[in-house]
Amino acid sequence: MSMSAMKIVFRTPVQSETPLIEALLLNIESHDILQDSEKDALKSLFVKEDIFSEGKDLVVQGSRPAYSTLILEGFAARYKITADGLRQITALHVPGDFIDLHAFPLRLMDHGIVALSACRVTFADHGALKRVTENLPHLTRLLWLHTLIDGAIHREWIVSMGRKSKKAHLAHLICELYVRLGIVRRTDGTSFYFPLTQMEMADVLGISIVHMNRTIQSLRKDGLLVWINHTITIVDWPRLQEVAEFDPTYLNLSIEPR
Amino acid sequence: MSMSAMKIVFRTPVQSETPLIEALLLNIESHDILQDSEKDALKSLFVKEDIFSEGKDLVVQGSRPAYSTLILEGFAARYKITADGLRQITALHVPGDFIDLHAFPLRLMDHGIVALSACRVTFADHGALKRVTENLPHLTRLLWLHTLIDGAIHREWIVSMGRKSKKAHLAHLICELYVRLGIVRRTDGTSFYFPLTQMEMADVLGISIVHMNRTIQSLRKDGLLVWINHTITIVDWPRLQEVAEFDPTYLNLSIEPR
DNA sequence: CGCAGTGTTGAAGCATATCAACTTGGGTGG
DNA sequence: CCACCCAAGTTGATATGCTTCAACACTGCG
Repeated sequence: MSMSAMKIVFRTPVQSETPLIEALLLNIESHDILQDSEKDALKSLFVKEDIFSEGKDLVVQGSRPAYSTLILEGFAARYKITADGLRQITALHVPGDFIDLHAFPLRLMDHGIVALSACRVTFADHGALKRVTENLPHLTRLLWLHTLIDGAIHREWIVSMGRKSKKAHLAHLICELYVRLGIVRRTDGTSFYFPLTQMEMADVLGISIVHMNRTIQSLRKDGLLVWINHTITIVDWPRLQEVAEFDPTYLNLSIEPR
Repeated sequence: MSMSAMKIVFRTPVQSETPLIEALLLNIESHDILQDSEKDALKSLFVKEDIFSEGKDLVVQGSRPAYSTLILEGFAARYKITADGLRQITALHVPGDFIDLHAFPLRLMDHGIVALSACRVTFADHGALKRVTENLPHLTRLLWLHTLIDGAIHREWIVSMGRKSKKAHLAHLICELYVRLGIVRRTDGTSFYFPLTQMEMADVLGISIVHMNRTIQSLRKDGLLVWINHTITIVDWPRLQEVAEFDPTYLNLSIEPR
């Protein structure tokens, strides 16, 4: 897949047919086997398509959504703003991520979700999700799992923030994204499209933009990766993982009965 | 309730009768109404009691537990150890917390859980939990919710770690614990038992023990709290919340249909 | 009584923020 | 088509927060 094409061009939304949720299926099927009936149930959950342009909020803090949002194409971030106007990004989301599935039991959104690139999305009504919990226990557990992996990623970020160097933290993030994008077939060999600016990445790591810049340069200088033109290419995957102390166990990428 | 009694003395475990899970009920019922039948189903999930002494692992990293653990009494922490032997605590748990419920869909524990004080616990078999997902959709959603609030707490910690001063971060943590302990009736007015050492707290915030000590002193000097003898007393709750930028929304303490 | 764990303090050094300036490239309007 | 502008990236200098190392006080406990 061409990275530049992915960056800009999306199909015009088609309201009448069910959206293609192939990324979500790849995501879920990296953890367990889905029956055809479950796939069909999953597909029929999603009711329309929409496109959010870069910088727009997909979900607004304080809202009570009646549906949950699935990313079909593009990057998004969950974030909170502190009293003195600083932004902290608490999660990054890629195609196949059900970004506010947790709003289904949680009801109230305590944080916002912003599109970091143009995002094509589709929606699952909470009533329909409730019916899944009533009729499809196995699929329910897999949706639960989807939110639990979010939690596992949060914990990994806390470890990186608290006890690793900024260089290791950044390296870890890139390892994680490379693996997650690989699952949903959004990598091209060792390269992947990555729309975030250095300022946005600084809001992920919780550091200043100047320090972010110097941290990136340090990884570049070590010959671990190339990062130009919104594309990251991993040059030395084994050493990058080593610097990052990256162990993908927390992503639960093994197919087993759940 | 006497704090010092709570600190040391637990009833001898009684294997034959169902354990008293009143803290879990208080916890869940702070979010939604439970039917009596659901309470009964919940009670019958738990099969025996055990006591772990301080410092013991309740759950071992890399294990695949066949049951999930509920804290009846005591404090526990989830943690990971980095390559150079540093520990980062990613979550704190109190009575009424179902500490490894996420291991039910997740299967493999990617982190350890340690007892920070003597802990009285009880266990729910994963087979029994699976039956809940098959027969009790509303209770299933509430268990799901329980794990989602863990996730919301993780996100709040990420914000504190990334974009707040250490003083604000510490204040926030104390606000959070005060509220969470209040829900399960483990506060005594503005005081609560808090067994963590400064070293353990340093592993929560991801800072050195020396800096932890100075951060605590700063909160003390401002007259916000008293912290002696494993007991924290909040002296100025409004100003503590202000320093912390504490907004309990993320704990989802409103009773509504889920 | 002495020891070990915990809390506390001071001093020196490193990591990261802040402020300021400059470069680069793409987009836009005259 | 060029001039300009703006956002993003880059660099240097200075200031601050945090770590590290080292020493010492306190307390409970064997």
